[in-house]
Amino acid sequence: MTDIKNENPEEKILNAANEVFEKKGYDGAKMQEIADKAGINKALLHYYFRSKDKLFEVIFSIAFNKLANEMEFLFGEDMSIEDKIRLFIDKHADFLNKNRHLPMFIINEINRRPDVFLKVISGIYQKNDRLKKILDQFEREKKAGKLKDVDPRQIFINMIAMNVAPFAAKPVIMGILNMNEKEFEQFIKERKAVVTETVINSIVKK
Amino acid sequence: MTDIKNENPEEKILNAANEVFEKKGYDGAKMQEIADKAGINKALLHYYFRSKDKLFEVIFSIAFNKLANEMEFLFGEDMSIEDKIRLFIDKHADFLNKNRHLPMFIINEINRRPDVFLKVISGIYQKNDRLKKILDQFEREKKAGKLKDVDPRQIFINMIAMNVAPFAAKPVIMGILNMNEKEFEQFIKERKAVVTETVINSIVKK
DNA sequence: GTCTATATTGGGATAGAC
DNA sequence: GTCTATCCCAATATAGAC
Repeated sequence: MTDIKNENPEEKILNAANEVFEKKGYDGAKMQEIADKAGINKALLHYYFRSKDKLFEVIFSIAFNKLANEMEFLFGEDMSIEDKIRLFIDKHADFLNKNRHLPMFIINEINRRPDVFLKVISGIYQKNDRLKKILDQFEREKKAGKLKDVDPRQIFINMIAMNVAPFAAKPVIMGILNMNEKEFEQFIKERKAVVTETVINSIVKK
Repeated sequence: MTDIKNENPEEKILNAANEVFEKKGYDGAKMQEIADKAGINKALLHYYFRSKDKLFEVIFSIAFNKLANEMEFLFGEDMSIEDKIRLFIDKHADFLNKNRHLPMFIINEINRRPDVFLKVISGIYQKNDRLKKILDQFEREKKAGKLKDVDPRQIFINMIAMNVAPFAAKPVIMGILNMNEKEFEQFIKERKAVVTETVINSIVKK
């Protein structure tokens, strides 16, 4: 985490809350633990953020946007679909590697608190013209004979799913596939190429 | 759920607990709600299962084994890797479709309560000769020139990840890709073929 | 075995001094 | 703004009657 000195209380709270919520989820997180991690007491937590709910909303929103921002460039115009995919898998995997709890936290809380999720994306994702843009690009490249006749949305999900999986399911993977910590890290390292290959293979005509 | 009449209290509790734990997770689940759903009172819950922890362990273990059993046939000897994969994706997708909360529940609780997970798999998955068997089969078919030179463990993760994704992330998908309930169901339906194609494509030589 | 009533702790939130 | 002390409800768990 960032240096706990030189931070104002609000920053300290946000960092601590982020850590605790991400690791334990809304229900598992306790205000006391957040306060302890922030080096303050519970009363001050409430002074700054009024309630656990409010604090959670802020944290969730930040986390979600962090994740969403990572895909922002997908909606640009300057790259072929293939290049976008290659770059995305690379960047996204690095990002996840540095934020291993993030995807599970997001997915989980979206399932458990759809209302908070809807609040966060309302407004933001209404600009689904952005979505339309990249779907259009896909169709164009399809017609130009560069891509196979597949549903880009399915590809999108495949890509994310394969990237997220090893982090979301780390203990399961280590358990079932009998890996130790070191073998797991190696597995992660080799994975980028595998995923890239798999996705590209499934859409690019040769 | 199964018919609540004609069940003894223990069965009623297990069904109710399963439902509540799966949907809300350990921390979100309340004994009161479980008791209500089972049509009994809290005291009886404790009479049968002593504590929330004990009850959870039982539920988790059942859920995990349910999921694990679905892959049991992978370790058989009577089918080619390609056929196994085709059959697995088909069966697995159907299973998930009928148990939509299950994978998230399992993954989540494994991350949050590794100790319970370890307790459940201890003994069971020590027979990793089963794992070795299928890895060996893969190597044989590789050498026979039927399969590409890829790491079977990576393929295994890809397969599961792509199958689980739409159920784990349903609200995200609907939100980001702007789907309604009906479009989502259609998306699921088309997905089997996409996933099969993608996985087979990534390992079978042509 | 099944219930009602109660003990007990945990944890979110507020009052009020400084 | 920041603290200590306290309130208060929710939730796990137990006692004890039937």
